[in-house]
Amino acid sequence: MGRSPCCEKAHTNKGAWTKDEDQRLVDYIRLHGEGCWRTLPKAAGLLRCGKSCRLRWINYLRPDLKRGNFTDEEDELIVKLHSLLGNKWSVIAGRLPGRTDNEIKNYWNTHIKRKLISRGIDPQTHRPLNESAAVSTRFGYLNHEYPNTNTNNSSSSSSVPVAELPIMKPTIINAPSLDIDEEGSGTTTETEPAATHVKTEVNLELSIGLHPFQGETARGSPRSSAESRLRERSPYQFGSLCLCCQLGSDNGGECRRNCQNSKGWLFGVRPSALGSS
DNA sequence: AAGTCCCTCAACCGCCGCAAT
DNA sequence: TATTGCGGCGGTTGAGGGACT
Repeated sequence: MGRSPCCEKAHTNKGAWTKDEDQRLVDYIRLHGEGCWRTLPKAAGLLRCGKSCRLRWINYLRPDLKRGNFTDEEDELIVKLHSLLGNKWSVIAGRLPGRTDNEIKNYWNTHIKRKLISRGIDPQTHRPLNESAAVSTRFGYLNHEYPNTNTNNSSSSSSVPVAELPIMKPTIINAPSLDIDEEGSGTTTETEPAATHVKTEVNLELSIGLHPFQGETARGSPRSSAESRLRERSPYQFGSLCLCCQLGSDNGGECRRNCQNSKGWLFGVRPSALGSS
């Protein structure tokens, strides 16, 4: 039993985003903040599915994205985190400020995997290739389900305390411009080399605190605390209502409900999540 | 120069968990 | 308690472009 589609497919664009679409999305979010993805496309004048807008924003247009090549430190951190978490890309991304889960996932599949294999390491088990083959055969481990990863599971959440995971700490973040590149090149601006936005330092000790803004939520992991919900929000998201709610035209109440469901509350946090009722 | 192969990565798809009703 | 609908996640696809023949 599949879900009903998240939007009417008949009247939505698909495929690569145009410069104009990017600009509309950026302009809209700049004015109204994130939230209410379902109604955002209509409010922003986009013929796109809400999910598509969300993805485009998260993975490409967000102003705090780092972009540029991965550094050796990031490489190392990704490998380490993957050995602990398996394919929990969103959690891994939460430890690398300015990187998205999609970006890390792609980078893993195209670069790191190959690098590990060339070093004789099984990218799934992080053990020597011959050894991991033997181990997985003997114990029936699948993928990253081996003793020191704690990612066995159907519960899909790692038992590694997230707060104890390594993190790459940003020391300087200059908010990059939201402006769309004049040239466009099919997409949008790559403002400046990443290093000018985020200077990072790696701490591979497993005792580092939480990154202030990026969440460590994984599918299935607890997301109930107000703190973790707050952490999930980027600073520019806070206090946002969708356009229709701000204008008081909420599609007959539907949007108001949706916004309250999701991001409409103060700081994007439901009162109940803050402990009030 | 043309054709083919290979790689990268943006975007899509389907599913899940959670909260509201 | 069951249903609904949303945001979010991980896996996968395919267009575009570079490398190679």
